[in-house]
Amino acid sequence: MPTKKTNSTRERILANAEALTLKQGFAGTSIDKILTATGITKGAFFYHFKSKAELARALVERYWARDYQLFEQLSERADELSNDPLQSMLIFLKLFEEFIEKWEEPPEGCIFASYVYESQQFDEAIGTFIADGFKEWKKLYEDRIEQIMKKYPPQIKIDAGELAEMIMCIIEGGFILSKSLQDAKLIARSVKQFRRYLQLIFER
Amino acid sequence: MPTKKTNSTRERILANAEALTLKQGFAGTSIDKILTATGITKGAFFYHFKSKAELARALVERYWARDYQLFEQLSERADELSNDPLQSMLIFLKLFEEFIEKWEEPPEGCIFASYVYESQQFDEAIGTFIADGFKEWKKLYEDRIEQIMKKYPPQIKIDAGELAEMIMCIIEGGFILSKSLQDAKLIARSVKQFRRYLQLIFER
DNA sequence: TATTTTATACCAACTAGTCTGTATAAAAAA
DNA sequence: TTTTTTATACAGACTAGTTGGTATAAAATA
Repeated sequence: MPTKKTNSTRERILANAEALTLKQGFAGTSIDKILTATGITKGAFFYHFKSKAELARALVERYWARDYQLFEQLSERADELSNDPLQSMLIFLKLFEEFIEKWEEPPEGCIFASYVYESQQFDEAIGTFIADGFKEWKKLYEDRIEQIMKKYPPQIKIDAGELAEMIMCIIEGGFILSKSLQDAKLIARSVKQFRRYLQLIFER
Repeated sequence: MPTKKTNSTRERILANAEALTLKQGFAGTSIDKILTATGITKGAFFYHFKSKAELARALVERYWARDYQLFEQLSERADELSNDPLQSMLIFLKLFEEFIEKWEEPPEGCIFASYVYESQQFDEAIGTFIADGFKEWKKLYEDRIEQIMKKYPPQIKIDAGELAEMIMCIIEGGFILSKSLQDAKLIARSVKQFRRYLQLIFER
């Protein structure tokens, strides 16, 4: 069936393009390299994407969708395991750590981060999309932390937004260090530290 | 004998190449773009660098030297202000936050991080150089934290290496979020959170 | 003058994107 | 049912422009 093949080819292009982009950058990933990796020709590529810029857009959208899905999945599971906002957040972080610890190889990286370091290669819309993604991501953490603060007023002055930014920094920076040092578990260790921080702030 | 003009041209090339690389990636920064930005021609460029790969090497080495120098500078100043390892570390972090808060514009970014997301563009030696840089950087923090631990044995189990990794993640991730969200102060806020964490661990 | 530094012209390989053509299967017409 | 038409999904040659790099000569500078 042509429809099925379309989707699988398109998906294969995206998967290969993402892997290559995380290793060589987007500008450094020529369409020819994607063709070779995927085992197709130009005709196929330009049938599915009208330009390399459109591929760029599809890549970030795909990445964000997957990332968001993972967050929601772990988030729902954490809520299943505890009704308490603090415990649920701690469980959520633990689930995330376990998710990372399963990896044997260092992570390929974050497409958002990759794009940010090549931002001028892309049109403004993509930059906005990424910034909006980061803002939404921040909000997800922020909401959880605010709920904790309502139930467990902290002794020290704490800003939910700043804590949300902190965990995001840890994850994004974790990708970089993990890749460079070839250490698959590094992110999990740093997320664990953040979890400890939350415990010190809120647990009495 | 390198004359004044040599050094200044070479340095101008490096400065422009760094700025361009942080915006477009290294592969996305053609030599022609560097020439235009610097206001020179190919002859001048290839007199100073025998290839683009050599420019890449010079860029990371320069970046690391500057970064290391900054660390030492703030470190020495912090030691001047306090002999106590904990206070000195807290001061060091505060000095770093103030250094960042002075910036009006979001930072251009970290050349190491930029390279990591294009690692396959570079030869192995550069990858090793960056990983070694990260390891040295980690050691600088680790040593400080171990000194604190000796004087102030923490109640909870704490690993100096993990804390060192954490602050590095925060800074590297901070660059990414700061660039994307166009928020110059974001890194300082996240470093402040790390400082609070240290206080919660060691101060009582 | 002798050396260092820069400009100009050029090349071969590679770049994104276009073009024409083709195999196949579904839909329409006979 | 059989034939014709159309839409889908791809192949691969081709183009105009860009890339890193070179050869050589002209300026600066010492």
